Order: sequence, then C-alpha cells, then structure tokens
Amino acid sequence: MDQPDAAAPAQDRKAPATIYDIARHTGVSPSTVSRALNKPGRLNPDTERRIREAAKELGYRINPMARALPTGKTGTLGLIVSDITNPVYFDLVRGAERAASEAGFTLIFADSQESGELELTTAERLQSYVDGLLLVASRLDDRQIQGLSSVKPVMMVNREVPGIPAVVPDVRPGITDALDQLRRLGHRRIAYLSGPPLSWLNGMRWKTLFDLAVEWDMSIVEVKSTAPTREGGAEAFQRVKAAGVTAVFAYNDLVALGLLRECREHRIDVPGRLSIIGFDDIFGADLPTPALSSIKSPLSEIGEKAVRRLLSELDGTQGGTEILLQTRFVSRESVAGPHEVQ
Amino acid sequence: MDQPDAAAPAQDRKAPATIYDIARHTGVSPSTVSRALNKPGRLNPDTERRIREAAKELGYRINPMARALPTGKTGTLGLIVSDITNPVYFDLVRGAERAASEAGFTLIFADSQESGELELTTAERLQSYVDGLLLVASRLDDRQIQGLSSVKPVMMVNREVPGIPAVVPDVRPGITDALDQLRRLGHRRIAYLSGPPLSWLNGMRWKTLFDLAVEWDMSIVEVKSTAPTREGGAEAFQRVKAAGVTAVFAYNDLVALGLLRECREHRIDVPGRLSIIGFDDIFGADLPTPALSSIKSPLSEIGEKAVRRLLSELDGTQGGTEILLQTRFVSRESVAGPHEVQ
DNA sequence: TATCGAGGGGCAATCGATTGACAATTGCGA
DNA sequence: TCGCAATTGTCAATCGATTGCCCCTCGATA
Repeated sequence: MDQPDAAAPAQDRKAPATIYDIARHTGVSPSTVSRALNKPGRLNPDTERRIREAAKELGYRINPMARALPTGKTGTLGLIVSDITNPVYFDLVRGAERAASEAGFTLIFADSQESGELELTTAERLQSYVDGLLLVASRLDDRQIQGLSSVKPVMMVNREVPGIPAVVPDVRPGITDALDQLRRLGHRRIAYLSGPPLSWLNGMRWKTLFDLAVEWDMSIVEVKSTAPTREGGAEAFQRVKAAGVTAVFAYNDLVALGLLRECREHRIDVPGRLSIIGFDDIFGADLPTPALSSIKSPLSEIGEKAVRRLLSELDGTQGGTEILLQTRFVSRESVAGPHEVQ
Repeated sequence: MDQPDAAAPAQDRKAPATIYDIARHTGVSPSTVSRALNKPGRLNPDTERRIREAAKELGYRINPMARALPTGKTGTLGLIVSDITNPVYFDLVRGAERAASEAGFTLIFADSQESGELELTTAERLQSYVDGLLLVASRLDDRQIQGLSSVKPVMMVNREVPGIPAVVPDVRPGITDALDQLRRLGHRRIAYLSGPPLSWLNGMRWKTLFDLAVEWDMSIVEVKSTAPTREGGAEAFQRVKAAGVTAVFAYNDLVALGLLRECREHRIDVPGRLSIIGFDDIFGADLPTPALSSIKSPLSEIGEKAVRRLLSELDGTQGGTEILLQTRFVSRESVAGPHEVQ
C-alpha cells in the first residue's frame, strides 16, 4: 500500500539556507550574521551565540561562490598531473590532499594526458576556479608557465622554471647509492633508458647519472624509450640488449617493469645478465620476480610541501624559490653482480 | 647587467578582464556582452562578432563563481572515493574525467580515507561547490545518502541505495566464468576472503559466489580479512590455509596479492595447492609470478556512464535508476587444477 | 548634567554575470 | 508619410556574502 516511489527523494530540493534566513530568524541584519560567523569576538557574545545556534538549526552552509565574489578567494587549489592513472602520483596526490584539507582548502585534480596543449587548456580552465595551481612534471615550456603564473600563483613540482617556486626531489643521493652499489658489484658499463625529452626530471636523472658515471670512470650510454610506460620499456628491450651493458637505469618504474617483463620473455636473466633499476618505487615494484629495485622520491612529502608552500605564497609569505627533498635507493632482487649466474 | 629577478613575474597580477571591460571596449552594455557570449544569434551578427573579438583580445575568461551566483550552476561535479591511492580507481577516475570534460564540466576528486565520518564531512563540503556528487563504493548508510541526495543530485557507483540512481557492475558473468573454470579443473571446496562488511560490492560478490557454489554443489566458506589491502590479505593467510580449500576468491586484487605473496613466503604452491582469484584486475595484477587471475569490471566505462547519467539527471532527463555493466574473468597463472603439482 | 569614547550593530555598495521587462531603432507595406 | 512589427540593445534587479563607514546606546568621567 505504500506509494511506489516513496523512497525517491530525488525531486524537490529545498533551497539551502543563507545568511538572510539566519538574519530573519534572529532579528539581526545579514551583515551581523556574516560578522558572527567570520569574526569571532567582534560581536556581543550573546548575539554571536544566538546566530551560531540559528545557523546550526537551519543547517546553514556557506556558499563558496558567493563568498568568492567579493573576496576573490575560492578556497581551492588545482593540481595538474600528466597522467592521473600513473601510480607515481598516488602518494603525491595523497600528500597534497592531506595538506590542503588540513588548511581547509579543497583540491581539484586534473590530468593533461601527457599532452602539452591539453595541459595548457586545462590549466587555464582551472585557473578561474582556484586560488593557485600546482603543476606536476609539467610539459609546458617556461614561457607558458610564466604566463600562467602572471594570472595566479603557480607552484612547480618535479620541475624547475626560472622565477617560479618549486618543490623537487634531489635525485643525487638515490642515484649515488645505487650507482655505488653497482660499482661495488663489479658493473662497469651501464645504460640509461630515458624518458620523455620534455621531462625535466628525465633530464635531471640522466645528467646526474652521467656525471657520476664519468666521475667514477664507468661507461654509460643513453637508450631512448618511446613512451614512459610498460609498453615503452618492453619496446626498448632489443636496444638495451644490443647496448651490451650489465646494468640499466630506467626513467621510471613503469619503463623498468616493461623491460623486466620483456627480459623474462626472452629468457634474459635478471639480475644475472642484466641488473635493472627504476625510479619512483611505485605500487607494484615489489611484485615481480625478481622484485624491482628503485630510487624512491618522498612523494607524499613532496605533495605536502608543495601545497604548503603554495598556501604560504597566497598569504604573501613567500620563502625561497626551491625546496629539495632527498631520494633514496631501495635495493631489491633486480640488482646483482654481473654474470653472477653463469 | 640584467636585473637579478627579471624572470620573476610573481608579484603583480593583472585583474582578469570582465564583461564590463569588454562592454566599455566595444561601446555596448554588459548585458549585451553576456548575450553575445551565451546566446549566439540573439544579437546582430556584426555586434556579436565585434564583442567576441574584443573578448579574445582582452583575454576574457568567464568567472565561474560570478556565473554560479545567479544561475546556481557551477559546472562542476564531485567524485568521492574511499581511497584515492587504490589502483582500482584509476580507470574509473579516468573515465569519469573524460566524460566530464567532454561535457565541459570540471571534476573534483576527494578521498574519504575509508572513513564513513570523513566521507560525510567531505561530501557535505563538496556539495556546496558542485552541481552533483558521485559516490563510489560509499560506506555511508542509506539514510545519510538519501539526505545528501535531498540537497543536490547524487549518483551511486558500485553501490545501490533505494531511490538513488546507480551504476554498478554485474558481477555474475565474471564470477560464473571463474567458478566454472575452477569446477572443470576439479575444485570442489572454495573460500571467499571477504572485504569490508559495509561494502556493498563485497556483499554482492559473496552472495553471488555463494549462490552459484551452492547451485553447483561446491562447498564454500567465508574467511574474513581485516583490511582490503595487501596487508589484509597477507594477514589472512593462516586462516585461508586452515580452511582446507583448493581455491580462494579474494575481495579484491590487493587482498589477493597480499595472500599470494604470503603463500610464496610460506612455500605454499600457487596454483598447485591453492588457486587464487582476485577482483578488479588492477594495475600490477599481472606482475607477480604466478600472475594473478582476476574478475574485471569495466571501470572506465562505469566512470563514464556514471558521469553521463548524473549530467542527464541535472538536465532533468532522468532515466531508470540503475545501469549494469558486465564483468569478465581474466584468467592468468594463479589458477590451475588442485594438486596439479604434487 | 554634559561630554566623550568604545562597543555593538545596521546601511549600502560591491564583486561579475544573468535575465525579464522594456525602449529604441529599423524596415516594410499601405 | 504614417504605423506597426520585428529586431537589437539597455536597464535594473538579482544571486549570497563581505566590509567600510556611520550611527546609536550606554557607562564613565569631569
């Protein structure tokens, strides 16, 4: 006998309460309500209490749009990554989220699908919603980024651009440890399976590795990959093999995993004939046999720091332009002495 | 001789252009500008063109906050997942993003960190920003969700609530295939390593599996896990072992991976002594040896469909209340006949 | 008793865009 | 040449919250 759709609340939505409703309810003016809610102490304690109670009773929730209009502040930050499905960004996203919500800010994520054009469009679209933008591993060129930054504050992550504040990992410690381990194990000829040419981080990794290898008198070559993915790593297998090295650093773990899998398919013993080291220590790096060694960035910390710095930038409390966070080498089974297994 | 900070555009940000600027620039009134930009054809084609040109020239970008005030539409959707770092959500997020941006909407993500309380808070906070909410695998109870839905449209994903539209996978096809394969291989006693009791999907998986096992005259038991994570799976190892089954379905791939790893640690042969099947076919499921078999949901499609339905809900074009999408079994190395390896 | 000052609270303008109502212009036919 | 309708554009109110400025009240002090 019940009405068929009794459970469906879908239709009529009550308009949310405004400060005007509260004002009417308590017999004060809207401005007083605004003050009661935003400037504790400015009003008679009793009035303030009455207003607060009425607000609670009416289920008042501030309308962020309406507030944003006079203040120009939206209480929102935008985070743009090149590929949201890349496991690398997990911890970063999580760290950023935590820092943002601690500060009462809302984080908006977007994804540029590895396309510079789309990244620019997205960034511009997002800029009208947010108070500031976080660009992670941006593929834009310096000028475009400076352009964005002339509209609203921009914070770079895993990339440096003159004049723009940034939070980046210091790749040196991790690379030094890893290379040192390889050297001790007897490796002399190594390769770097590189990533996207436009990636700042790719450049840093290569340069740091190169300099160190030269310094330590090891031979090093760059092997290019076609994409920073597992497919890209698999596809580069023949070229890596042809390079005749005993160890390879891959641009990131995805590429390393692809290569690792392909080695297995072709019965190339890892780590016996080839040691493989990735970057980022993403989810799943420890899953294969052999488990992948990797150079880990403190990504969640990077996310947090980036948000916090952006927020302090919004306050006007700008610090220096760059924050460095240390990487470290996570050694797993994919590394051993060359030809250890005959 | 350059100024030290010449490259730093940080400081003075020019205020963005408004329709008033355009109006002044072209000698018409602001309302005309608004019409030119929003109602093509309403104005003299020549006027419209002039206004559009001026808008471009001044780099005009609409202020979404200002627009939201009179219209009540923000052009934004909110997506809440229980844990943003869970690889399960990758494809879902990506599909949702694609559908949203196709429609010119911006997607806001949030994460409830597996906590019902936080989920409610987050949902409420988000609601004032967005036109509609997508709740993925929500841990809230039906009443809370109906409450949210009385404020703004809500769309459920991977969960059903009376009266609320939903997009969910149909777990039957995948489970049927998987169980059928196990049966043919000779398995008779299986276990379900269950997930969070509050998870609707967990309930569906268990119930479907149970009914089918009973129907096919196989014995089945539920083994509880403490968390839907790799740790949770590893931790359940002893209980699974004690259950004396030859095959186990795990609530999701994370749990399955945890269990798989623990089997290896304890030298329990998979799939020889125990076949393992997960759900979701997440990134990395194919990485371990043996590679994990899994029942896959079309997550990216689910994300897309959910957004599209929510959008049509906003239009008033509401369809039915439920959309089902088919799952399928992805068979890999973690499944074989029992005791195949003696 | 007159004056001063501080605390408490209201008024009204403002942010940027939208939109219903209305006014001005134009063109056309009679 | 006049009138009418269609076309084109403007006015002004509105959305919800903020905030500078001003006024009122009341107690304290001279």
